[in-house]
Amino acid sequence: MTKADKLSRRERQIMDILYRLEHASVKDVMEAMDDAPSYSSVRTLLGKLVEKGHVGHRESGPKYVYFPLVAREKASRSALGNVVRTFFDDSPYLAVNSLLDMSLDELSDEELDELKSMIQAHRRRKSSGEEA
Amino acid sequence: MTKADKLSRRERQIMDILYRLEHASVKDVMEAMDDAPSYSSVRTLLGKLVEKGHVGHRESGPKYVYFPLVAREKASRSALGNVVRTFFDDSPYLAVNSLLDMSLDELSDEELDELKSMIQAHRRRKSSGEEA
DNA sequence: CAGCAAGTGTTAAATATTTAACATAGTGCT
DNA sequence: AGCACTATGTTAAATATTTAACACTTGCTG
Repeated sequence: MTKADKLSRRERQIMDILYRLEHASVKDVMEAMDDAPSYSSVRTLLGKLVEKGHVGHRESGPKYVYFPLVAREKASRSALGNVVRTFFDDSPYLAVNSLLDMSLDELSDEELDELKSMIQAHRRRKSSGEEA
Repeated sequence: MTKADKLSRRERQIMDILYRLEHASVKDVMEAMDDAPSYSSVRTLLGKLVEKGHVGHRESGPKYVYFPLVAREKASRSALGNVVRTFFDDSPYLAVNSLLDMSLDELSDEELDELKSMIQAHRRRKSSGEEA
């Protein structure tokens, strides 16, 4: 159980929005929710996230701007790791496989090439650095 | 907002466990939680998930066995899609990239080769089937 | 066979989440 | 200056979640 797992439904929903937007005002957050409650409610939720230490805020002129305190990079790894563990028997291979399969149409030839050479590079690093 | 997004914290936690275990008794679920409440509580949660249609159950001898009603495959795609959208600007490329990067150590040479040829195959399918 | 162990069904209480109301302050405009 | 607009601060109520208690069945075991 990590800290992030203790978030309530709305809190998690808002965290995800903040990660997507990087930083956002109350209004931004509200507009990003397709089932938004009142302005007042969103404000309270954000306040709670700040209290709990998940979110920071600073004044930006007359209003506040909120943003996640855990770096996107780090949070993304944790999220990916959870998916791999939950749905792919902890096998990154199966996860990459599935991700490639489901998003073929969105990958350009250039991106596919990039991925291939990245794998190639990984392979080299492994054989040289790790065994023997 | 998909249906699964409406789950409460505990409900989601239990769903994840069910996806990991494929099927499980109340006790199995409880043992898979590192912050489990009482047997009674877990039972109630499972009952709610059944009511809501997320989980099925059948008798297995004297006790019940619970399992997710949405196929793991489908749920995993949805979960991956959410992560890609939230943390990778909707770019599967960036997601695969990060996933490869973070799990290099766990991938065997064989798996890396497999992935490479999968990409190669995708690339061919693209050029032949999609354009012009 | 009496009693314990391991289940389920149902109901009720405790707690947390979620929502919104009301009060206040600054800004810009006429 | 006075008014609308947009914000925040605080508090309270409505609702949902989470937990556990109690009653009952079944199988096993001493």
